[in-house]
Amino acid sequence: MGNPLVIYNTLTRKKEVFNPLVEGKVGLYVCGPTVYSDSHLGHARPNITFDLLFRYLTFLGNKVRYVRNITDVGHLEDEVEGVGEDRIAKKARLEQLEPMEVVQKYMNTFHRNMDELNVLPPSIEPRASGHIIEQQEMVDSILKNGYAYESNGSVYFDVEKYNQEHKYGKLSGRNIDDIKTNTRELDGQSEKKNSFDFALWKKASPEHIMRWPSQWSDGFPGWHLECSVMSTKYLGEQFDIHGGGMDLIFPHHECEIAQSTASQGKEAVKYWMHNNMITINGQKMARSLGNFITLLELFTGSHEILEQAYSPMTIRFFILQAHYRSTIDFSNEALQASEKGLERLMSAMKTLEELTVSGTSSVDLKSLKEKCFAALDDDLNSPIAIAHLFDGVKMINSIKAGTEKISANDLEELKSFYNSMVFDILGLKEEEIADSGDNEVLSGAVELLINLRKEAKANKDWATADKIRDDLKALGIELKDTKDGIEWSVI
RNA sequence: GGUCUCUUGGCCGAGUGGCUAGGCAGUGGUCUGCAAAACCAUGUACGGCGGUUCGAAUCCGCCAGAGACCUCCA
Repeated sequence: MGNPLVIYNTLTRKKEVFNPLVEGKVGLYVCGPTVYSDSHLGHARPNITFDLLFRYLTFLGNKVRYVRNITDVGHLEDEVEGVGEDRIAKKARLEQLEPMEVVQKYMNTFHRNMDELNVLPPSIEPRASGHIIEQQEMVDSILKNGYAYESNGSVYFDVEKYNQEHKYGKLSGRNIDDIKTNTRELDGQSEKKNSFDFALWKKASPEHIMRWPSQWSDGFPGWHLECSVMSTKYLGEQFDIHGGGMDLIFPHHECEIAQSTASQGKEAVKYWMHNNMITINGQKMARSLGNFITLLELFTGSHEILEQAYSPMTIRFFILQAHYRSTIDFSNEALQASEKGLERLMSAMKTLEELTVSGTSSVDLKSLKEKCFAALDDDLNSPIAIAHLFDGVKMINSIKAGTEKISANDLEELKSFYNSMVFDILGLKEEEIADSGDNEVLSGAVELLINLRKEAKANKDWATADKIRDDLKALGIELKDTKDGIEWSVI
């Protein structure tokens, strides 16, 4: 600490010193999921990234209001054809459920998965369907300001008009002429003046079930609108940080900027932050590519490309071991490496509690702490921070081994530092290992064999001792001889 | 096609004009009846070709390869 926190602002494409609009208070908005199917590996990235940001800003003494929405209406698929079906409505039709049952079901799953990943709940989690009035108000004000037009019961944002006074495309770095020449003109889009105009309000077709009355038509809000509305409602006309996945930069966030500017005359967001994607075998995970892995599948190992189950903390650690603006490539090898690395770190956390103190210290705590905080201050460089934590692990183990010494004061400081860093900021936690003791018959039987093996060992009957160990292993039970006795675990 | 990004050792993944990233794997060692685990130590690198520079993996140019966005995606 001591250094200012610097974050990369997508808008300026530069690292900038982070100064909140109000000293000591931070407004943070992150695009949440559209709850129409199980949460997947891709959802883990932004939620963990911004959880880290939330935790670190809080650790630095800020009062953070973190708003993360739930999209439960208005997110269409296949919109290019002009006949897009609402994702939630479609799922409801396929599963024969009420749309709000679909929403509830997958929102519950999302919350459970986030909890498993130790992602803290946001301060406010607003839902698009609960803010229809406010969305209509914003459509109205954009219309009044002349940046939108009504067409056949729907309202569209007039991108060309907006672009004359403000620059449309400043976030994604594209200009409207490029978009013009590169967007397909399609039949059936005659409602719009230009193909790149986007819907603020859509008139519902007769079979569309999720609909609300409005002055324009019975319909529903456009997808981009909810974030503009809910962010400013809870964080104010201007707020500090807006986050999300890089794939949302265009068009979603670009449209948000246009909407805010068109309705209130000024931009809402000071810093835009975007996390990069997770790839699988070098390719983006996408439904269309068939390489989708849900979080549940990861945690249970039930997907054909998974060699084993990976715990939520392994996933979290894996994601934190890469910088949030880099892509990370998923593979069994990489996850297994993270799993082992995490074990090493966590076992050092235990060692920390068993250290004995000396009169003096031979270790340099100050430098370790400074390096870790400097890494986080530099655009949340968690991989560097973790690298330094591993240097600290070496230090902790050396103290245990007696080759380094630590004073009582320093030990307290070291413990407090590791607790803050590992548990509070990185958000890692001890995982409960599947308790073999659940099954009393099994543990009784294993204890019996262990005692037989102890006798064999005492008699130096190595053949019998090894046979018990090997046969148990073949059954999936591993024995380890330690100083304190024999430990066993189910593999 | 347009816009942009990336290419680091066996794998993952930081960094960046001169100073060991780190993890996993490998190798050597300590411990152990043997193993396993744990701990300690340790080698290999910056896509190719030019250029700038005292010095480039790091800056510039070209070439090759990969990816992202432009359409739903986190």
